[in-house]
This record gives sequence, C-alpha cells and structure tokens, in this order.
Amino acid sequence: MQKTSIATPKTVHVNCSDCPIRHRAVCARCDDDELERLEEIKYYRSFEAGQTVVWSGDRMDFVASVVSGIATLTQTMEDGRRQMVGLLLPSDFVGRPGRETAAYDVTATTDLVMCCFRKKPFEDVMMATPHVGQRLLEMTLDELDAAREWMLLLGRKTAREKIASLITIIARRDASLAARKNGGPVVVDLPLTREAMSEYLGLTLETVSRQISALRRDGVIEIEGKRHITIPDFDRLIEEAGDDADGGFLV
Amino acid sequence: MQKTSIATPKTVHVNCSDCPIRHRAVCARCDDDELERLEEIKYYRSFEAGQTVVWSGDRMDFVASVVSGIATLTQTMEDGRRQMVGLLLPSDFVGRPGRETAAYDVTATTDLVMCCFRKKPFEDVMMATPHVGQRLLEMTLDELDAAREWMLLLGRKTAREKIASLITIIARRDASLAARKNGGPVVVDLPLTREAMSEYLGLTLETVSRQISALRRDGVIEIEGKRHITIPDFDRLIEEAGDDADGGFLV
DNA sequence: GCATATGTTTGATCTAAGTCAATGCCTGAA
DNA sequence: TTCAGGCATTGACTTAGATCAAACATATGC
Repeated sequence: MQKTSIATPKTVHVNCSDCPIRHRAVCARCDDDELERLEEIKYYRSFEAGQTVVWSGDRMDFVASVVSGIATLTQTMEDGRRQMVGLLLPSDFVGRPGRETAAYDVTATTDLVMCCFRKKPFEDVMMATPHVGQRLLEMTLDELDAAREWMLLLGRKTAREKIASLITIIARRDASLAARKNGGPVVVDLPLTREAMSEYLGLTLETVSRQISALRRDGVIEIEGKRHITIPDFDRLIEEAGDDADGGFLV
Repeated sequence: MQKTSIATPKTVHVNCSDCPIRHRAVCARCDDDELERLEEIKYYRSFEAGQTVVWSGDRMDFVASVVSGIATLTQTMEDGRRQMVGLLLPSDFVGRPGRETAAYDVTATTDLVMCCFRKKPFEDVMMATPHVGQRLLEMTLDELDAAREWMLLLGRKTAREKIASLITIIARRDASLAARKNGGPVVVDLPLTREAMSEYLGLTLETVSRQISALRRDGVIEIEGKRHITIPDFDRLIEEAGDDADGGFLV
C-alpha cells in the first residue's frame, strides 16, 4: 500500500453545506466569524478503496471528519493479529486534539473523502469557541457508548449473533428509518469485505462466511451478489443479534 | 442487592484537596469563583463492596468521580450474559452530561466513595467554564483509547494473554512507577473477584482460575492468599500480555 | 479467450475455552 | 468448634470457532 497525496479542492466536489462538521451541528450555534475561521483551515483529501490514510505511530497533524465513503481504525499486534476498533461512516470524526501521532492504522475501505483541519489551528478554534469543544465532547461520548456496545459483542456474543449485530449496526446508519419502522424489508449494501468484517467482529473470515450462509439458509437475510442484503424482517434480525428491541436507538 | 442512601458528609472524611475532579486538574485553570461553584454542588456518597450504585435504565441525576475504591460498569444481555465495559479506579469519572438514565449497571466492587455533582448544576458550570468541558473531553478521549485497547484484548487475545494484560493494567495504575522502571519486583493486590475478572475479560471464571494457576506455575507471577500478587519480572509479564513494551505509557 | 488476482464459499480436522461437577479453603456466625 | 456460605481450584468431557486446504466466482489485463 502506498501513501497518498493531498487532493486539490477542485477535484473534490464538496461545498460548505456538505461539511460534516457543520452537518453534525458543531457550528450550529457559532456566529459567522467563527464559521469563517473553520472555513479557512479546512481542506479536503480523497483516498481510493484500500489506501491507508495514516499508519499507527505516524505523525498526524490534522483532525478530520468523513464526508463520503468508509474508513476503519485498526490495531495490530506484533504477530499480525488485527482488531478493528473504529468504523467511520460519513459525519464521523477522527483524530485527537493534543496528540502528535496516530494511535491506530486508519484505512479507506471504500473510496473516501475526508474534510480535514490542520490540528494546531483547529485547537485554536476550539479554545476560542466553546461550542466546538462541546460538540466534540458529545461526539466522543457517543463513540464511547458505541465502543462499549462493541465490547459486549466481542466479549460475549456468538459468531451468529456477531454477524447479525453487524448487519443491524450498518442498517441502522444506512437504511431509512421509515423502512424499519413500518416493518417493510430493509435493504443494505455491506461496505466491508468478509475479511474486514472478521476484523470488526474478532472472528476469522471463514467463520464470517459460514455464519452469513447460515443466516441466509435460515431466511433471516437474503443475498444478491456478495454484498447486497435484504432483511425481510428487521425485528427477527435484531432478535438474532441478541439485542434488546430498542437498544440501538440509544446511539 | 439493595439500593443505598446518600452518606452524610460527616461520615466521609474527604476534603476538597482530595476531590478527584480537582486532582485531575479540571479546576487547575479555574478562578476562585468557578471553584466555588463546583464546591457548592458537590457531595459525597459511599457504598459497601457489592452494592449497586445505579442499575442500567434507572434515572441518574448526577455525575461523579471516584474518590476511593473501585466501581465497574457492566452490560447485561437478556439471558444474563454479562460483560464489564468500564473499570473505575480513583479519579475516574462516571456519568454523561445530557443523559437522563444510566446506560450500564454501576457496581461497587470494593468499598467505594464517590464525589458527586447534581447533573443540572454541573451542566451549568460546564457551560459557564470551558475549562471543565475541555478537561472532560480529555478524560473521555482517554477512556475511548482504553476502550479500544480493551477491544483488542476481547477480540484477539488468548485467555493467558487476557489475564496477563489485566494484571499489567491494574499494576500500571496501582504500583509505583519506580518499581517498574528499575526492574524490581512489582506488588499488586487484585481488587476483583475471579468472577469480576471473567466479566472484564470475556471468559468464564474457571478459565480465569486455570490461567492464573498456569502463570503461577510458569513463574510469571507469585501469589499469596487469593489476591496478593508479586511480579518478579514486569517485562516478562508484558510479553505474556502480547503488548508492545511501551504500549501502556500512551494511556 | 485465457491467465491471474482477489474475494468468497465449503469441507475436514483440531483445539482452546466452555460446561458440568466435585472438592478445598477461609471467614464469620451460632 | 463447628457449621454455612462465599470464593476459588481442579478434573473430565464437550463444543464453537480456528486452522488447513481445496474449489469457485468475478473482474482485469493481455
């Protein structure tokens, strides 16, 4: 894998109103002056599927949020065992104000566009505008909750439950709420390879494959091609995931 | 298990300088006026080992930090499978500004004293004094890093590595750095039962017991009684945990 | 149209950790 | 001093998921 260069803004068709920092309301309460400051230090980078954004331990002098596509945070042990510890969907945030180097490998699993802010100026804006820091705290607390849900999955769920859980997690962020509420079939495209799923779930990819086949055999999901899934009965899937019916609405 | 009442301040011998919020420098940059406000809304509660602080789903109208003793956050599945998702040592923080109900069971695993702040006034102080929010963000980011380390443990480590990891985690917060640096033996008292350890590690308590015995047989640790452990060679233990030699200094 | 690469499925076998069950070891109450 | 009730250990057996290995399905380039 090779490192990528910064995309020139003109190759990336994103305008301010698409910026996820704005989208997720960091700036909702900022005045024009503050917005202006964020605008100035903002730039876009894009990556192709499979490219690495930064390696764990590398210097990382920006923070960013995902505009489109999917990125992962992964930890690696010396002998090569890998565990995904973060899945970044559009509007999610990466990077830690006040830290020099990346703590995890950050990888684009699909084509990816990120909205970046150089760290130092971003920290200055944070100091000057409490709202930005407050929004960041809120987002970090959400991530912590998600991490704790994930810990339950890793520590206590069976392989089948893990697969069902992952599909619900992706469907919840992906599919229209409407489709889920009215009990109609839900359609999702898995944005991850079987290997990436195995790194998310703490399984081997063979086990992932077998359990997906099993869920299909049992009619819990239907599959077209490798990645396109339809869920005829979302409540049934939630049951298979071992979650409370409403657990996912917390996050 | 029974719910506990609020301890009267006079039964708890803690003064302001012991307050962990202060200790962890939330207030280091606050002026006297701001400190005063935190003082006013602060009170102490104490719990006996085994008592539950709050149940998941219960109303929780305070945030708190641990003064002394140990508390755990645990998630429970409908069929009773349990996974610990937080281990609170002195100076750690619990509770989420802006959330009504507890998301996890909070339990005292030893006798416990907590420094509590009623949520609403605490939120007001946060709004008024950015430093408090900034400190909270920093602490939350630390917790998120710890959670991600924990996810690697749950997803990819063997039972033996899990046990070794847990001992290093406790030793790192417990034992004097001096003893670890100069290569001398490190002494720790495990503050958890075998069952609590199994809930932390995503194992059964039998496996925990067996692996502790195995580490003892192999000379990695020495045990007196059930809980008192000495580690003759800390680097050896870190190796058994499957961690990089310096991994733990990040957190 | 064939070759190569990448991702995926499926089968056969093995093993680490779980389950079930018995026993041991303290501590504190009667 | 002995009995109970928690913890903890250890053993025998089972099993979910890992490992090893083969085959299959698309896509890309030649």
